[in-house]
Amino acid sequence: MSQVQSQRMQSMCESAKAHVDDLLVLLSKSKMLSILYIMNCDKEPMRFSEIKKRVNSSSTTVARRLAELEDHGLVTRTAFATVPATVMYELTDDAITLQPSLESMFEWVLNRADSSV
Amino acid sequence: MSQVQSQRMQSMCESAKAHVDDLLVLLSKSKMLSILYIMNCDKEPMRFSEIKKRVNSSSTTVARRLAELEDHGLVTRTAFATVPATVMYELTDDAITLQPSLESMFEWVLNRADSSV
DNA sequence: GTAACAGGTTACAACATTGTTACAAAAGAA
DNA sequence: TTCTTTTGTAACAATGTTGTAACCTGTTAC
Repeated sequence: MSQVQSQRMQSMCESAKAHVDDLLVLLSKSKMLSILYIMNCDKEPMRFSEIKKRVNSSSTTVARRLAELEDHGLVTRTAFATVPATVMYELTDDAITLQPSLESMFEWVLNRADSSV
Repeated sequence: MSQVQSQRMQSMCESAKAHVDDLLVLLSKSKMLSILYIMNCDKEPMRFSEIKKRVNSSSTTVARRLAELEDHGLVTRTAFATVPATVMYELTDDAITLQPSLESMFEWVLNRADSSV
C-alpha cells in the first residue's frame, strides 16, 4: 500500500468507511462484477436482454443489479418508446474508470480457471 | 477486451466456465475482497486475530472465509504449538498475483468513497 | 482449581437473497 | 381479437448467509 493510501485510510472518518463498505457490498453482490465487466468490454450502451443473456441470470436478479448500479451512479438507464420497449443501459464515466481493475481481475480469474482444468 | 482474451472466452469449455463462476462466487463473498486486500498490503504472514480485527467481522465469518481461501489454494495456514495457540495465514504466490487488480480496485473504491462524503 | 489466552467449532434463530410464476403495458401482425 | 415482443414488477417459497452464544483445546500463571 502506498503511503498516500495508508494516510487516507487512517484519516478516514466513519462516514467514509461506511461508504467504502457500501461500495464493497455493492461490488460483492452476485453477478455484479460480471455485469460491470461485460458492459466494460462492449463500450456501447447495452439492452437489458443482452445483459441478461450474457450473465445468464434471471430477469429479477439482473433488474435488481442494474437498479442498484443506477442508484450508485454507475449506470444510466434510457428507455425508448418503441414497441416492444427498448431500454439501454450505459456505464457512467465513473464506472468506466473501474475498467483497468476489472480487466486485470478477470484476466487473473480466467488464467486461474484455465490452469485448473 | 483483447483478442486473445476474447478467443479464450469463446473457446472455453463448460468446465472452465464453471471454474470461472466458482472463482467469481468466491471473490464475491462478504469480506473476501477486504481480506485479500489486507493480506496483500502487509505481505507478512498474518494472525487470525489480526485479520479479524482489521476486517471487523465475526470469528465465524472470518474462519469461513479463510477456510474457503485455503480450499482454493489462495492462502496457507500454519499453526504453531505456542501457548496460547498461534496460527499464521499467508497468501500463496497465486493470490499475490492478484495484488495489482486489488490495489487498483481499492484505489477506485477509496476515491469514490472520498468524493461522496 | 481455575482463570486466561488464541483460535477456532457447533447449533441455531434471524435475516437476506434467489428463482419461479404470474402479471402488465403498448402496439403492430396474423 | 388474440398473439407477440421487451422490459420489467410483485409475491412468495426455498435456499443461503450471518452473528451470537456456548463450548473446546492446551498450557501457563495465580
